[in-house]
Amino acid sequence: MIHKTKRYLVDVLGLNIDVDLWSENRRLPVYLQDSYKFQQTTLHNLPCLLMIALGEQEQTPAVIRKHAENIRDRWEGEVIYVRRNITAYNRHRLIQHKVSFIVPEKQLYLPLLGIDLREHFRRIRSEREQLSPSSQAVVINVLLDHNNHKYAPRELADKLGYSTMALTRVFDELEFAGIATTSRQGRKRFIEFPVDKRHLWETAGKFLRDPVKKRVYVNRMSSQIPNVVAGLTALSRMSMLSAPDRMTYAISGKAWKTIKEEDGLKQLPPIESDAIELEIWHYNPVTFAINGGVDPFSLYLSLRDSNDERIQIALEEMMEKIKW
DNA sequence: GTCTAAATTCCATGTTTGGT
DNA sequence: ACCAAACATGGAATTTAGAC
Repeated sequence: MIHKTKRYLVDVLGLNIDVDLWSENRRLPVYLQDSYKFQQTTLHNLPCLLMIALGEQEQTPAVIRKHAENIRDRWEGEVIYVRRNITAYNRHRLIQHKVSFIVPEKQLYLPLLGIDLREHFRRIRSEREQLSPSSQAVVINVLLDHNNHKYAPRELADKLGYSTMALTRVFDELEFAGIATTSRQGRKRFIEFPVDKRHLWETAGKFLRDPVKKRVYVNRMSSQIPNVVAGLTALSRMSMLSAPDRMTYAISGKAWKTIKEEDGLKQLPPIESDAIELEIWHYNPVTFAINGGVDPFSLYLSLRDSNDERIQIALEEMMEKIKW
């Protein structure tokens, strides 16, 4: 219901009306003509007139109510005030004044329609520009795999510890992003990546995310923490960068959850110099671990946003050594 | 047809996150 | 601090299409 309404509003408010027929035929006072754009519509079969605020400056609620009443005299139906943003204070006052209003994609207050949802619609997140963790895990797996570039869902599911339906979604996602192509043979489905891994790395690059979901600091090492170093500890092993004082390990979210419950590690503030840094990953770092460290691709992604020049140089150095 | 394996859809669940 | 949306993924049921 809420979703339906939301979609509806987005559709209605997304319309661009070139000629404002309603107000032209009404010879509205100039101050109304100048301040608003009017648009007719219906909501749940009730005629509505959207009174869309044009000015940057937000009017006071009392003024808005006057305007709305003025309009209501010339229109049989609901008059709805529309503004891109309304301050919290004015929103309260509008509700007190019983002025219907819409903040596109965020808020809706329509008492006369029996809708008193002061539902604040969350900003619609922009088009997904990052792959889901499972999709990224597949890409990393392919980048590290020198023997193959075409896979079936089942084998990837087994290898990476996901279900086959997770792989169904992964296939769709990677195809949609233009990173890979999928095909079918009978009921089997396959996904095929560029043979040139370098090319794959480049096309996938902008869709890949920092694998680190969260960083925590603990007082001691635990046998349950996988022996997979990450962060600067890992980078120092793969470049000329000197080793940092503090060890950094990577762990999957799932593993961290059980360790936290079972092993009673103490979490410390990041300042403690003898703390161990744990990176909690979106996918399982152990799957791709090489020689007790995380894979270079994930490592690169975890540090590429650093603005420390030495780190950037070390990353470059590491990438140059990769045998594609 | 019926059986079966693989994939997919629908729904459920635990977690994270953004906005008051 | 709280709440609901969004996210990530899995379980069960359902569909698909090859094999007999």
